[in-house]
Amino acid sequence: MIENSPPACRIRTIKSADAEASANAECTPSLSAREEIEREVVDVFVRAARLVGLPPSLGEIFGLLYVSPEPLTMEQVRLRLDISLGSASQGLRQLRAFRAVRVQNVPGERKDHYVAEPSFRRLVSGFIEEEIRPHLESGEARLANMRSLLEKVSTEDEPFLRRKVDQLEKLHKTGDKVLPMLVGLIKI
Amino acid sequence: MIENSPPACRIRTIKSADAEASANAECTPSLSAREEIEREVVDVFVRAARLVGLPPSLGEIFGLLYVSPEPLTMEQVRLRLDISLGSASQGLRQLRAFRAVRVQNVPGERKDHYVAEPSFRRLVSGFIEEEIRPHLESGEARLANMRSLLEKVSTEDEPFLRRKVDQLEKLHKTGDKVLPMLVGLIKI
DNA sequence: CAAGTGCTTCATTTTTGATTGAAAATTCCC
DNA sequence: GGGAATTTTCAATCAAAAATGAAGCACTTG
Repeated sequence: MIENSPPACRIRTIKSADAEASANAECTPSLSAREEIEREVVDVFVRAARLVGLPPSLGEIFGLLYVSPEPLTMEQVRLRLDISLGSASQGLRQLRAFRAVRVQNVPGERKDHYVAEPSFRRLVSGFIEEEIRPHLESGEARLANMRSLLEKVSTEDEPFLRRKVDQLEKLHKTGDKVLPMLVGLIKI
Repeated sequence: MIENSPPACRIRTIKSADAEASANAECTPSLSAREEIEREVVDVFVRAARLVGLPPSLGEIFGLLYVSPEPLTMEQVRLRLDISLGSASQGLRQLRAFRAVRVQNVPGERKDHYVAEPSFRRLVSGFIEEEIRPHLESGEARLANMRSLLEKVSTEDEPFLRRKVDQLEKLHKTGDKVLPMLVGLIKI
């Protein structure tokens, strides 16, 4: 069942269980309360994704899995969000890298089924490990480089620049210390 | 998503006093130690900007002001970074909104002169106020809406959805509590 | 081992969002 | 007020990022 539909209404009302035989396959005019909630929840994660500079599709996929009472296959995600195969595959892969999503085997089914990580704490810590930590690490090398450049700077400029580099180093150390604390503060 | 991109040579060696004698105006082949440090510092902020989903030009402008021993005019920023007037104007405006930058009057000069906020704590808190808080606030309305929709959901679906909405609400509250703490932990 | 199914990859297209620059607005000074 | 200097705005342009989907890979199974 391949369908190319115009935009506006991203999350689709589910196709499987309920027959929903109606002709209004496109963006059903009035959503059920459950569907509206689902849409709101997906929306929350889309916004959150944008806020931290992640592609919205990641938010969509995660949000959908988060409101799903049972594991979904890639195909189900794809149909439900009306995104391409490639997007679904890549999105799920990245979410897996963040530990935001994992494969859960459903007995007797061949396809992989995905579930959302239910603990926000682990979600955030996965994001930090994967997305922020590398920056802090490369920052270390960068700071070392600046320090070595400081040696070669004119004595006139040196004090000011040293102060700046010192501050950046303090900031870096603060980041190192604060991020794990932050994770510790999330109790969900 | 981990990338070590080349520095891209955005920041120009200073233009003001010295008459730019060399023919190779583009990306001078060998930078002085001071210039290299300046470039590294700007780079730090460009990366930071990208990390939090802000336009890189904001990072550039802030970084440049941060390594400048004296206030710079918009014109100086524009020339030094080789960006358009519009970018400089808009970038400075947004930075002002974050309290990342402020105007400092230089006696006897007509143009506005800008300096970077030297306290990272205030920088972060400005960013949170301006960029994150609004999301938390709209989140409140969103959650209220979900709660009211819960009333209309089938009794079969209700418990699961309620659990999810409850969790989202907890997350929201955590955010409210944690952000100010985070600011408190920054001592610079 | 051939065929079928599910998944990934990646060159291309599409979308989004930043940047530009000229025009309009504002400010300042005489 | 007139006019120059400075800044802001915004429609048009451009570049970066995301989405697409067909081709290819990897399993599994008959």
